[in-house]
Amino acid sequence: MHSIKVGDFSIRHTIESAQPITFFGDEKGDGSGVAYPLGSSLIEVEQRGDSVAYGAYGPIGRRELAVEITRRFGLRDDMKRIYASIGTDAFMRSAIRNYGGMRITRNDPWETALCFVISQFNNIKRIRGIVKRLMAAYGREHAFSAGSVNLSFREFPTAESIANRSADELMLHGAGFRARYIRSVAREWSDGSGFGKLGGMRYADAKEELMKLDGVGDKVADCILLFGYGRLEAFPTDTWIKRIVEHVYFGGRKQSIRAIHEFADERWGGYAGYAQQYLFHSGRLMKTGKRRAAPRIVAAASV
DNA sequence: ACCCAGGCGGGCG
DNA sequence: CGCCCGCATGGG
Repeated sequence: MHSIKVGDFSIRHTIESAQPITFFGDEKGDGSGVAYPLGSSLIEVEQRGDSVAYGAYGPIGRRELAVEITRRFGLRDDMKRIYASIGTDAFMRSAIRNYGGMRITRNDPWETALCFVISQFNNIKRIRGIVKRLMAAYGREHAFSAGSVNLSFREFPTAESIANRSADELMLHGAGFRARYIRSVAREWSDGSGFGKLGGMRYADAKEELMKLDGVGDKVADCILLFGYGRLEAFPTDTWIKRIVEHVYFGGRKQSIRAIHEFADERWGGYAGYAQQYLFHSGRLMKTGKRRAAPRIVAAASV
C-alpha cells in the first residue's frame, strides 16, 4: 500500500453521495474505503485521517496507479477555491460544513454512461443490482492469489460485450424498459464514432452530442459529462435537485428544468457540478433522515 | 396491496 | 416549446 496526504478530502462523503464509483465498487462497511475494478486490476483505496492509502492487485504500475487515484477522486481540485465560489448562501455553506471533502469523481465515460442510462426512473439500490448483474454476466473475470490471499473480481463490461446482446437478454438481468437503451448506447459507443472527442468540445456541443443517443436525455447527458468527463460546469437536474433548488432558492415555486439550468449556470458557473453534488447529497440525506447513513457492504470481491 | 424510484421518448396542443 | 403519459421491476 502506498500513501499520500490530502487535505479537504472525505472518501466517505464521496462514496456515499452515490456517484458512479459506488455503483460498482465494494465499499468497506464503515465508509472509509472502496475497492473497484480498473481494467484487469483491482484498486483498493482507504482513508485514514488526512492520508489516503491505496494499492492494487493486477498489472497496473505504481506511477499509473498514483495518477488513477489522483484523477478518480478529484484530488487535484482546489476545494478552497470551490467552496469560496459556490458557498455564497447559508444552505450551501451548511452543506459544505456537513459534507466537506466530498469530491466529484472522474470515471470512465462508457461506465458512467451505462450506469446513468440505467439510473433513469429507478432507485439507487436497484441500479446497483442491475450493474452488478451485468458485470457478473459480461465482465471479464480475473483471479489473483498471493500467499494466503485469494480473490477474484470482474471487470466492468465493455461496450462491445453488451452491444452484442439482445434487449431481451439484457431484460433478464432486471434492466426493464432500459434494456433497449442500454443496447443502443452500447452499440453507438462501440461503433468507434469516438466519444473521446467530447472532452475537447464545448460543453453545450458535447451535451447535444450525447443527447442524440437513444435513452440519453438532459439529465443523463449532464451526469456523463460531470462524472465521466470531469466537466464541472454540468448541473445534472433530477427530481431531487429540482425539488431542492425550488425549495431553497425559489420559495417552493415550481421551475422548469430549463430555468433551473439557467439559475445554476448564473449562480455557480464553472463549479455548478460541485454545487449539484452538495445539494443532492445533503438534500437526499435530509429527506430520508439518514444524515449519517451507514453504507451497505455490497462485496463480491473481498480481500 | 400499494407506491415510487438520480428520466426519457413520443404525442399532443 | 411545454405538458402529459406510459414504462419494467423490485424494495419499502
